[in-house]
Amino acid sequence: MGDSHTFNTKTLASMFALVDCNNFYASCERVFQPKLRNKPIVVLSNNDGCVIARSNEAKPFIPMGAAAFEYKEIFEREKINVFSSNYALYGDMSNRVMTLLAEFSPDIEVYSIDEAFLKFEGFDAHFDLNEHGKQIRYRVTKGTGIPISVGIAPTKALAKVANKIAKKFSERTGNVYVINTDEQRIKALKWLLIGDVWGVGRQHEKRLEKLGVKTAYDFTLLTEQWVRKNMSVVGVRLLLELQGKSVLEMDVPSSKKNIACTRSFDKNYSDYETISERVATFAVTCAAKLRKQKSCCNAIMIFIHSNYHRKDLPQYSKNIVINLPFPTNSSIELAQFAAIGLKKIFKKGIAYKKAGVIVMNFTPEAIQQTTLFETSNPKHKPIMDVMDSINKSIGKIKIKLASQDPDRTWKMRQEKLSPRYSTRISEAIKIKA
DNA sequence: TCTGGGGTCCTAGGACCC
DNA sequence: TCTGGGGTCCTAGGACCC
Repeated sequence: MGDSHTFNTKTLASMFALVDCNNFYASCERVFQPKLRNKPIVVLSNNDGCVIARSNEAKPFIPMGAAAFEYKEIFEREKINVFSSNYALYGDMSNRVMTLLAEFSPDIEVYSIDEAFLKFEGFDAHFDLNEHGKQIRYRVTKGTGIPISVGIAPTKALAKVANKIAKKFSERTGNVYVINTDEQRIKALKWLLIGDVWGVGRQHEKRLEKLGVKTAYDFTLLTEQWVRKNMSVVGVRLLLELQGKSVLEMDVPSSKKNIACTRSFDKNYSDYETISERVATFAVTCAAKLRKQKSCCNAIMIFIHSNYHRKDLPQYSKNIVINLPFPTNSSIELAQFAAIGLKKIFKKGIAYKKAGVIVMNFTPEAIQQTTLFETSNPKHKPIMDVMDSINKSIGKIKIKLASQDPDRTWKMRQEKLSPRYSTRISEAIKIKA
């Protein structure tokens, strides 16, 4: 006997599902090497710097963000399989997962590379949400090999909570959990620590704990005024959502408002030539991303950092924002402005470890207005089109500006890179005849 | 020797305008 | 005792996310 007798067949309010991939990067690596099933895996950041993903088996031994060089011995001792990050593979796998998820609702919000919200509407009271979640999980796992968890609830924030429970108690839930009644909601929130709530970071956690707020449930008992004053409207929305009132709608995918390309270097560099080549390349990458979403930027920021882990060396960190005289997405122009900015902030005698370019304040390419005196050079447009099409067909950045190093393909340290199984024919798995 | 790379939203306060 | 009153735009900084 369920409590179905309390419902009739009238349509229920809408429900949200949060679907996310378990240990996504590690799972991607495992898809193509089934012998790694149940084996510990970690994936490293760029330059093989630190750990950014762990399989469940690796979690007891390796904290998130661990510096790879500090854990070398533990990797060996625990026989942990170590991979350099392979974003081409993860991006491709992500697309496959999202495509399958879209079969289950026309209303889907891709929230990150490994997460999506789905909204369900118009089902009746007899509809079995748990069974529906199970079907989603089956479809994705069977179709991609990536294991997922599904949380379903009347609000987005509660769907996040349900998802945590689905994952945490996977043996009992089968990685699917539904919060539907108020009893379930309260029980779940009493279990969830305040610091683990979506939208509560370190700062808010500290303040809330001081106030005696230990769990998500405690939080829902606070007054709206207090939350408003101390956590802004963002906090109020969270409060309402956790109380069961849906205020966060599905976001429509929109163009990016900032685009960044920043990197740590494989080692420290002090010479101007190296840094300026890197910055030019970052600017070119930003320009290409701008053109892809048909935007022009009106400002560009350049920053450089010394290595802040080296307390023994002089520290220096500086950024500069250049407001452009006209909107542009030309690689040539953005590289030029980036060079001007770098000249202003570059200081000699510093060991630089990181630099980046961020473009901001976009206007659509189509309505790019011409100012009276200074305009983006229209001759660049066809050149950029050719650059983009050639680079696209080759698949790697091949056409470069003179300010970029023509000979050297900048190497990240990627000693443990897996093949690009899903994106390169030549590296695809060989199938025996 | 070695420690990631992206993003978003909100608010307060100053500049400026009438 | 007294120093107007709005409004808008912009920016820096804080907080959070994956």
